[in-house]
Amino acid sequence: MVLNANYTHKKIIKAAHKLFMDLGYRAVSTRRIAEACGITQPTLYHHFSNKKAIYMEVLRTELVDMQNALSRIIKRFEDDIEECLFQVTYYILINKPPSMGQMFHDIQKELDQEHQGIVRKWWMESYQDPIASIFEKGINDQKLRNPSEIGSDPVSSAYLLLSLISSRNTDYKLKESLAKEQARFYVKVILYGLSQSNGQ
Amino acid sequence: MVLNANYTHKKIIKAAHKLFMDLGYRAVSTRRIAEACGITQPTLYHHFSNKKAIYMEVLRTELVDMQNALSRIIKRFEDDIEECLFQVTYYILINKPPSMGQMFHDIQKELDQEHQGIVRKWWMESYQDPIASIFEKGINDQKLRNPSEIGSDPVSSAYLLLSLISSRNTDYKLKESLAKEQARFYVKVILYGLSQSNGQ
DNA sequence: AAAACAGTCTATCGATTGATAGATATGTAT
DNA sequence: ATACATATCTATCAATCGATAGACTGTTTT
Repeated sequence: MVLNANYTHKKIIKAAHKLFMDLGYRAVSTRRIAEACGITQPTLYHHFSNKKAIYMEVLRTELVDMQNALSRIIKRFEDDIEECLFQVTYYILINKPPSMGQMFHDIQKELDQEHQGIVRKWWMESYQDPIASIFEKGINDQKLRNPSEIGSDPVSSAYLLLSLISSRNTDYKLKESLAKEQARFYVKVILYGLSQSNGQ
Repeated sequence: MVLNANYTHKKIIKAAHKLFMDLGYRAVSTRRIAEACGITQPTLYHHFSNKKAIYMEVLRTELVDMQNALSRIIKRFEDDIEECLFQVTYYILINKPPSMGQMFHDIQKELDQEHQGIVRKWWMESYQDPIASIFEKGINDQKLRNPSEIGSDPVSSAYLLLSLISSRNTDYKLKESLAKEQARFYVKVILYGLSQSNGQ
């Protein structure tokens, strides 16, 4: 075959992605990744310089995919902020939940300062900016409170929503219907709160 | 000395607590714990049967302390739900923030099913039940919406608040004033939401 | 005084880890 | 056909891990 490298490369990333997200960086050995690919462990080092490089590539593809997905959703529902937040929440809840806490943990604990900076940039582009843009539009359209009123701003609102989504009570694989319910709940609370004195 | 064991025991838990919460279970070796105590690594095994037993004792003391602190705060501010939520949020934010995500990660990834069950019981007693009791009182006093309205209930509301508190953007050591601001923000959002159409 | 125990130490075990050396086979370019 | 590059392999390294064996010391119990 002409370029087997590309194929094996992708196979490694795919297997490593699942393992890293399921079990965490430290709990996944290079031998286990190789085994999942049907190759031997030293072969990994022909395609990647070290374990961390594999992990970085896993993160990069993961975050690029998320950026594309969220951009698509936001463009489609941008006129209705509640529906837009729901669709985004639902999408992330269905596709990512258990990985997210894991991911943040590993980024913070296993990567050095330099690599953290790189990943943080990717993460801002894929999660923070798109979601913050929803809230920003809501503020501009006067559908959300003025930031000065409550101390909110688009970015911290985005963090807020992401905190809920990546919360630890979503360990289990969410069924679609349950995830829908959960997403509706999160969006309702973020927009209207739990207090009695609100219309809808 | 008559009972040096008790002293060393506590010294180990204290050092292990800091290390486990800062770096995570897997990243902390028994040698490092011993070094932080000024003893040798095998000595740990005279006081604890294995590494996991040290971690379990760390969790137990941590959660018992939290239970006492939260009970005290809730008793003191139970008449004003917003102030009560603020005080609880602020206390946790000041005392615990980076540890929490770490803790949940380790409990889920490093402990077997049996130990997870034990810790989960401790965690419910220390965090979930006290905080849920605040929301329950709010519902009974008709200050919060009826659960059927929005899909909320005291327990999932407690989860909601804890998700915000343990969110990843609180890595750094929070300054007191900043933590106050953060806590007010969280409580406002949970009670009143970000939407425009609200009183207060 | 003798026996038992508590608490710490040194030395070491077997397993696993990330990573490298170097051989081999296959395909490409000259 | 020869030379080179790619992709994989076997074998192995040094480091680190959690844990144990067994000696030594001081205190408590009998």
